[in-house]
This record gives sequence, structure tokens and C-alpha cells, in this order.
Amino acid sequence: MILEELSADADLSVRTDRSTVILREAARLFASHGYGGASMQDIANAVGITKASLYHFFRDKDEIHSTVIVLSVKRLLHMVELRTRDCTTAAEKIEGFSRAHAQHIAENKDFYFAAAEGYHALAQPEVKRRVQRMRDGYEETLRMFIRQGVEDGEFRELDVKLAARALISCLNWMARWWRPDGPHSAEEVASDYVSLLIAGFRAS
Amino acid sequence: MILEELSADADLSVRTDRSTVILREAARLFASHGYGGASMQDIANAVGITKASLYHFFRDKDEIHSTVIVLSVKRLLHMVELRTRDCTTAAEKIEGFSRAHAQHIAENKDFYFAAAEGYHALAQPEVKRRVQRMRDGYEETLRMFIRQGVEDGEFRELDVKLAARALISCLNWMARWWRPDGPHSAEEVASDYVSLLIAGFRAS
DNA sequence: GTCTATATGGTGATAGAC
DNA sequence: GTCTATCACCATATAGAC
Repeated sequence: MILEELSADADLSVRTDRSTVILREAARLFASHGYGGASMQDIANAVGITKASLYHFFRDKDEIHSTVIVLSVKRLLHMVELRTRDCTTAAEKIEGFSRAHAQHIAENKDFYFAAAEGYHALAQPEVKRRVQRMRDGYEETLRMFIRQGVEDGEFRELDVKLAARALISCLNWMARWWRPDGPHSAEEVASDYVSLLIAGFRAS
Repeated sequence: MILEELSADADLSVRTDRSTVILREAARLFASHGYGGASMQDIANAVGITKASLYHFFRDKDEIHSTVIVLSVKRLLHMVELRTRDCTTAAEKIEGFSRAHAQHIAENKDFYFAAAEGYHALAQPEVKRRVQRMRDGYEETLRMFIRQGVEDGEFRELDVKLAARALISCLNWMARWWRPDGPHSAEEVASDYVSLLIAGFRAS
């Protein structure tokens, strides 16, 4: 299983060995045309090989798809872990969480988009469940940070689940409209969302 | 152009004339499998006719797709207009706006999903521009409501564009996770988001 | 308005030479 | 590891009878 060979730290954009390039081009095509709208021929053309050669690296189209998705989610979780580890207050943790998410979108937009749009179309149920579990853990992490803020008296009593969902919605939706050549960096936007929402968390 | 024949009030779910049923089944399939993942054969099967018969009602697959999308957006705008018309304060308008959006998702989930996911894959550039203009007008409406709240002193000075984007992100993301058999109605969730965000709008 | 039959080309996937 | 050649199938779309 190729998924296991690719560590969570595997850079999704710089390395140029064949399977990495295949995944990068596939992610780009899945993101822009959808899973059904991107053919093996399209991917092969983008990489610069024949479609038959794709089958040397991946069993079938679905394995390319699930590898893209699992890689994206693993990398997001890894980034959040890295950037919240040394935070202390709830506000700091939430800020780190959101900036990590934004950084992930900025650096791996196609992977993120392909994962967000395509995961519900995953063929293998085990992979789908695995991704679902990772996403659930991800949301639970944010809920934990918010809950800590309430318990520490940093925030007012609030609906933790709703608050986490609101912030994650903002971050997820960024992949739809944020462009690298726009006026604000992804992390700036994320930070602004956090400020806006935390103002509501503190209000009494 | 069939788009013109279908008024903004056209009910997306109840009427059973052929073209309406085609659109409903197509929306469902586009929402669950993507545009490229749903074939004319699939749509014909769902409707209960042969795929050749589809071409009596629509020129090609793309016309089915764009009709679904334009109908969805028109209906959303119509609903928002209806439910904010008689509001006075900014908070009331924002609440009406959000509840209308939630109602639209609850009543036309497949149409909404197909529109949200598929509009960037629209083939005809004029239709795409038209949908884009409608969506822009939609966001501008919300910005106007928030701006009014700031000018009336109901809200603090805040980044209106960011605030509108935050709320719309929450509403848009609902289509991804909200289920009719869940614990809260779509309108309840929307209302909760509004309360949470407006608390931040009022905070000083 | 719906059908059967068909045209034409693309699909995912494999076999086997180099 | 990459290719050419090929498979069986499905795609969108059309022609024309009823």
C-alpha cells in the first residue's frame, strides 16, 4: 500500500519523483474537474507519460484518489499538531490551529480541495472511515481548545460544538475563494476570522 | 432557453412534470457523484425514461447542469428577498437572511449542493458570469445589512467584508454536514450562528 | 413525447515487448 | 519503468419510426 510509504511530512509540492508528480497533477485535475471529470489520460498527459505507466505506481484510479485525500488530511493534522504544541492559552491555540489550517490551504490547495470535495465519493469504505475518523479528531481538537477557554474563564459559557463548527466552516470555505495573488495572505485571513469569532466568545 | 420558462418561484421538489423531475433527479445525482460522475444514462434511469428522451427537453448535458445551478441560485435570492423585506433592524435582517439561506438548503439540498460544487465547471462562460453576478449580489446584500448595523451604532466598527464572509461560510458549509434527521432544524442552526457572530459584532 | 438503433469517440484497465 | 497495442465497455449525442 503506497499510502504507508508516504510519511505525513512528505512534501506535497517540491519533490519530483514520479509518484509525487502523479499525485500533484492528479490533485490539480481532481480539484478543477472533479474525480469523474479527470481521466487517467488527462493525468498521464499532465505528468508527461502514457496512461499505462500510471498503473506501475498505482493499482487503479481510485488508489490515486484516496492517496491524494489521505495525504492531504494527514498533512493538515500534522501541521496543526506542530503549530499548537507550544501554545498555552486557549486563544493562542485557536490562533495556531487556524493559521496551520490556512497554511495548509495555501501550500496544498489542490490536495485540500480534492480532499474536501471528493472524500464522500471514496470507493473503499475502510479508507473513507479512516479519513472520517481523522477529520473527527481534527474537529475534536478545536473543540478541546475552545472548551479549555471556557473552563479557564477566558471565554463566556458558549456552545462549544457550534463555535468550533463556525470557525472550521470559515477555514474550509477559504479554499473556495482565497487566491495567492489576493490582497491578504491565507494566514492573515485566518487570523482575522479568529479575532472576529473570539470577540464573540469573550462577549457577555 | 428553458431557463427563462422556469420562474424563480418554480418549486424544485413538488411539481412532477417531466422537465422538473429530470432536473430534480439530475440535481440529486450531480450532488452525490459530481457532474462528471453522473451520466445521462443514470439520469434517465432515475427518471424512468430512456436517455434519448432527455434530449427532447434539454439540448445537452451541460444545459441540464446549468439549469439546475441557475434555478438554485435564483430561488435562494428570491427567498432572501422574501424574508428580509419586512425587517427593520440590522440584526433582524441578518437573521432573516440566514434563515432564508438555511431554509433553501433544507428544501433544495441537492440543487444547492450541485450549484455550490459544480458552478465553476460550467461550460458556457455567459451562464457562469451570470451565476457569478447573482452570487456577488447576494453577498453584497449581506454586507449592506452589516454596514447598516455599524452605521446605526448597533454594531461596533468592524471589517464588513470579513464579517459577511464569515457568516456566509458558516451557511454554505451547512450543506456539507446538516441532515434533516439531525437534532436541530436548519433554521435553528442558522439562527445560532447568527447569535454567535452578532455577539462578536456587538463586542467592544 | 418516447422509443430503438446507431454513430463516434473516450473510459479504465491489461498484456507483453523493450 | 515506460512503451505500443488492444480489450470491453460506456460516454454523449443523433436519426428516424411510432
